[in-house]
Amino acid sequence: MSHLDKTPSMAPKQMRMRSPEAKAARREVLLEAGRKLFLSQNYAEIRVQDIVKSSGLAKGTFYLYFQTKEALFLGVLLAEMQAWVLDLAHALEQAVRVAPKEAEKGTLMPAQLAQIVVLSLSERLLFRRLLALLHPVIEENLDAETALAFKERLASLLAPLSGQLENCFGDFAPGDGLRFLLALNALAIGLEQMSRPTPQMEAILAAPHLAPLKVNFESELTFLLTRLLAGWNAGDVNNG
Amino acid sequence: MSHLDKTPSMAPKQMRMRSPEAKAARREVLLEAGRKLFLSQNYAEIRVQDIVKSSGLAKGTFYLYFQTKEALFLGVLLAEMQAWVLDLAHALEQAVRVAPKEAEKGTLMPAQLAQIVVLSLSERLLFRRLLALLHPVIEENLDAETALAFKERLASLLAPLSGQLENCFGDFAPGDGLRFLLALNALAIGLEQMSRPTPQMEAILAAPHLAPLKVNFESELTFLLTRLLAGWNAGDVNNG
Amino acid sequence: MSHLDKTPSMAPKQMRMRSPEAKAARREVLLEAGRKLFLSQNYAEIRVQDIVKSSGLAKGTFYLYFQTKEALFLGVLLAEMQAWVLDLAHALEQAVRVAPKEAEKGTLMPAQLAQIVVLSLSERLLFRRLLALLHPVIEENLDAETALAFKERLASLLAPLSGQLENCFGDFAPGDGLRFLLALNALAIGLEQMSRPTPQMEAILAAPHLAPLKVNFESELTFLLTRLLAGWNAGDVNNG
Amino acid sequence: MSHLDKTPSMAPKQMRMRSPEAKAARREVLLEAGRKLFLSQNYAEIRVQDIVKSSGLAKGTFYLYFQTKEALFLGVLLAEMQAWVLDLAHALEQAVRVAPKEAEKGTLMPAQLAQIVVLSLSERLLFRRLLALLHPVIEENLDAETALAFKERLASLLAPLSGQLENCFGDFAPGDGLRFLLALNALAIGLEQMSRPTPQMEAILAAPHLAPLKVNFESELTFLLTRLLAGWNAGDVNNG
DNA sequence: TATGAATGAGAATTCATTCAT
DNA sequence: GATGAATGAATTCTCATTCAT
Repeated sequence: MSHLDKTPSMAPKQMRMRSPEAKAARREVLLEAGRKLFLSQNYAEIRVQDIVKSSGLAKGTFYLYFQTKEALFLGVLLAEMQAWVLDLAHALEQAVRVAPKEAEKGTLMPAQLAQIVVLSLSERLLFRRLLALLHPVIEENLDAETALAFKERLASLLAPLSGQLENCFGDFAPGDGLRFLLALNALAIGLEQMSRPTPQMEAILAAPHLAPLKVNFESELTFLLTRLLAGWNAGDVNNG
Repeated sequence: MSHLDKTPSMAPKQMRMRSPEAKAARREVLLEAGRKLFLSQNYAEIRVQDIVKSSGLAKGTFYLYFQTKEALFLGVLLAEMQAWVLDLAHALEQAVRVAPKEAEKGTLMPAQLAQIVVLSLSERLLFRRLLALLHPVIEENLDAETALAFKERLASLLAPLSGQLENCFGDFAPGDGLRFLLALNALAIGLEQMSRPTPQMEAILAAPHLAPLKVNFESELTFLLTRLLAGWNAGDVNNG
Repeated sequence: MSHLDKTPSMAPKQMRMRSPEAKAARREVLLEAGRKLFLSQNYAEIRVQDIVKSSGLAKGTFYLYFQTKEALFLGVLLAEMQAWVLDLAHALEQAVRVAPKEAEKGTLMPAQLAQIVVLSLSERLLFRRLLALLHPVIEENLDAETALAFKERLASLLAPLSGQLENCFGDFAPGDGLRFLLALNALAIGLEQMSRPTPQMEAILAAPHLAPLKVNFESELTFLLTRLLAGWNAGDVNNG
Repeated sequence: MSHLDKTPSMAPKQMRMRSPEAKAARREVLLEAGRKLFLSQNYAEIRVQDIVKSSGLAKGTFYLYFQTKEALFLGVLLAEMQAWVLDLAHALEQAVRVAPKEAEKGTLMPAQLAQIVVLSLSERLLFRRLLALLHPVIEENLDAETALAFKERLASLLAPLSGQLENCFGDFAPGDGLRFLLALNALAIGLEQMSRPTPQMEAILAAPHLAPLKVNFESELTFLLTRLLAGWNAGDVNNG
């Protein structure tokens, strides 16, 4: 009779999460499941069903912790971003501490700053892929409250980093830190997409005459950030 | 069986397009319908059904001219890109002709080149949106042959433009024209996504404290391209 | 995206079947709907949509209970077969009890056995039609596990009946019971197809000169089984 | 441009078939294409498009020679049947000529007749598969005229063979030849289906405990025909 | 006659989300 | 809080047949 009928059997009920800590822990379990799944599949291939299965929870429980599937991945993105911001802030601090001799006000050269930034992103594949999904997919399906909370969180995360950047790089005026971060976001999104072809495209781009269309995320981002920073104040010169 | 109890409909049958020209014309009708629809909806919302309805053709006829929905939009993108390349090439030619006094070999300043490029994109909203869709959506669903043909077409379209750019901008070495175009692609993709929020996001970003997260495609691209070009050869200096 | 602008319908939601009994009952509701529909239409004409509509359930609910449309009809077939096996076993038992004088070990004559078998099938039109569909249609679209479960179920259903047949008919050696059942299956499939012409064919076969091509399921099966049983051990004679 | 558009190119026009011979030849080309395709695929997988492609003709041309796809396969079946009838008639003639000593009126034993019949079918796989398709598929989609023509042709093909059978087998009374052929048809249809499992089913039936459910067409048909013929007149005895 | 462009019905299945238990 | 059964919208592409050329 086993497979002639499909009816699923009962699963053991999970403990009730009463304390805030316990709830946060369960939320983290779901985030981690989403993270894990996203490492081996496309976003569109991941089903809520898979996430809960991988978490050992029930479908309904998912919606006790996240409003939608997108809200979960927004959570993953936020955590990744926070980690990245921390990383980058730390790396910047280190770099400035090491290099204060070059200038009175500890300042980095374009290539140095670019390198630090690229390094902070180079191992964060999950973050980059999620970033490229943020606008076209994730933000598409968010309730107003979650969206607002996200943007505020984002702003509060980027503000100190922006300030730090402005201190690290001599050509940055107030506001330029954030502007740089937004440019970085744009470049990361675009380069991430361009540098991650489908297997089919990869095969096609292997042909010598098409190879120039291939893009390497790290090297290209390094190149572009370096130039961008080097010319950061050039506009004034040309316009003036 | 299903095919057999079919009652012929009363809808007016369309003309048979037998000559290559007539077929190309009909293909163009479908492309145009896709273009029109894409102007007022998201890609995901557009159904093949809508395209054929808008063309006055039958569903099956669509598949006589395109393998998939994605193939049609690839066609639209290609046409848009061709038009853009022509535009830009022409604008560059004009600009160089006007500005030959500055240098023997007519050369543009970073801000000039940036402005020309941004101008060529600023009215091409369709092109920009399609570009942002190319990697995550369109290329995802293409057969190998179409994908190859597309990339080759792309390469052949970009090659002369790359050369022209190398002639227009003094700091460009051989190969830099294409590199610049790929960077432009990355920036355009990223900025396009960031600058086109959902209505909901738009409302949220209207709050003063979140306004800095807003991005304007043209002004930001102008800013970034100008700096990028200004610093184009900076890397060598810093690394040397 | 499509999933998100979904407006909940006003249709009455069905009760949640949480206990195994309740689930089995709902499964039976779907089986019964399939049965009913199959009585008045061809298999190919039946849509899952019709089955759920007739059950008052939603489309997705169907797939909670059956993997595919074929799996449902396999379930119907299995139930029919079980009922038939029971019927036949019972009829054989009755017949043997009545006729013990003829032989010490109660044994049936070919015509008697044939008649009992044909009788058991004669009112089971649904079963016969499904049997004729099993190989060309139903088994075509089954996952491996369901297929295996089905065959094992089949084997376990036929084994005791085979044994009983071997006891009922003097000429049957061990193994002949199953062999007879498989022959019966072949004959039933073939005769069922031949005896159920389309209305068009029926009209054509009404012509006197074509009438001999008409086949009556019961009479022909009776005739053939009787002869087959009568000659069951003949092979040995001829070969010997 | 090659694969970015799908538009097919012109093919050279075929010669017009004016003479009846030429038309018959083209008809035969189509039949042969259908035959060839059917050898390597399921009926349902064969598209008219494939048949014409394999014939080097255009789609429309197909419908100049056959009313429907089914009509073509009916044609194939008819040709196969004619060949089979010829084969069998010839084999019977041979057998009777060789064996006249046994009986005054040259007569075959059940096992002999069975063997001859099975032999005539054993290499005719195409014929057997088509036979099993005749009722459920082919006859389903025939216009009245074609259906009538088919049945008359069938009757005229079987009539002489029936007579011949009645002469070859002592127990056959007038009418029994056709009756036997119809029984043979039923058995062939059923056994053909049962003996040709899907690859999946084949794997499943490889398990020792399920092996008894496997059926071998030739051996089983031989067994059954032999017994059937041996008991052919038994009914009278039992009923009398 | 031959061609091949045009037609359009047709249906199974998935899966995010809800909500009765 | 947790569960998982129920919901139902949503959409591509195929392919036999027709018929204008």
